[in-house]
Amino acid sequence: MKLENALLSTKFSSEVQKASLNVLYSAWWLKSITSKELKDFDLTHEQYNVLRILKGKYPDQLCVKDIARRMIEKSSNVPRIIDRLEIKKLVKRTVSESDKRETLITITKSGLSILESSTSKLNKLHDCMQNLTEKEALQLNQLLEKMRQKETD
Amino acid sequence: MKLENALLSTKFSSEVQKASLNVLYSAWWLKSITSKELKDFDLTHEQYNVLRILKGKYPDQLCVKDIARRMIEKSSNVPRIIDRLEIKKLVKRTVSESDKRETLITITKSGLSILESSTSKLNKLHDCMQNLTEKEALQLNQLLEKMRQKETD
DNA sequence: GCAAATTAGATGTATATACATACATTTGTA
DNA sequence: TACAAATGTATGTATATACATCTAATTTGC
Repeated sequence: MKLENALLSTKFSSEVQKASLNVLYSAWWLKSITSKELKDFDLTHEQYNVLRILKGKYPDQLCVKDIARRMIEKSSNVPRIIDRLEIKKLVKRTVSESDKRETLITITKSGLSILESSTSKLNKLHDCMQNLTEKEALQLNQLLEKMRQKETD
Repeated sequence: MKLENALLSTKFSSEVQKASLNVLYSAWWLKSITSKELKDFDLTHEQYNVLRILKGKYPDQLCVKDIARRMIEKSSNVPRIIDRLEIKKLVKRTVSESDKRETLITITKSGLSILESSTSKLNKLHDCMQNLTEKEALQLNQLLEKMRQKETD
């Protein structure tokens, strides 16, 4: 869908300004289609993201800070997301021996299993909406990174 | 910043999957830099968005549903955002005469004035981060719209 | 060696998101 | 005209976001 139709507006001061709105709208669109799938697994987007990060290091543990650094949305309140996951027994908390301030998080068997089935469902969705070629996706990645250029690297 | 550095991860199954994460991260990045500016005006991103929509039609009024249709994030709870704006006297509610179910929203002088100063501040920020040329922004817009192609138009 | 500064995580608060439900008004139809 | 269905908005609930503050543990600097 064209942005003009999505926002019922045709007044954009420039392509650059339109691109900002387009990025914001696209992110909302992506989140809303994936959230719908995750709902079947009683997972929120953020909970899924934490499980995915933990699996990336499995069977190693990660402390809260290390998870936070890998989150897409850096302002996420990781301890609280872990609270929900812990209640569902998808992760386990332990106090670090080497530094008792740190809480180490481990993904459980149950967490791994729910992550696997939800990821497979998301991948299927992904295959259905494979509108971009790999080359176009590469170009999109380059343009987004150019947009964020000023960011301190 | 490269996505790899932003997420401390190099494992992406494809450029297409990476593009999804990149769109999500870019949206978070955009929101966080603009929110910082809006804070000086005691406005949230969503409150600013509603004021901008109302100004687009000023001096005409818009009902809640028409505002909701123009929001970037369609799932926004517009009545509640209007609650906050009304408390700050930036908008006014009136019941529609033609259809008493509808609430018509008008932006006040004070609302227009705060929108003007905040927009000017955001534009300045925008000028500073003009990393994309108009041509590149156009290309970015086209790629994002292609990504969302499957959406019912 | 110990106080001050720093760091890690938990917790509190206001608002937003996502979605369900309630309530009033309007519309469509028998 | 009566009444069911649809529509527009408000409200309720759980979780997330954004940010501030608090506590405990560790590091540092004298």
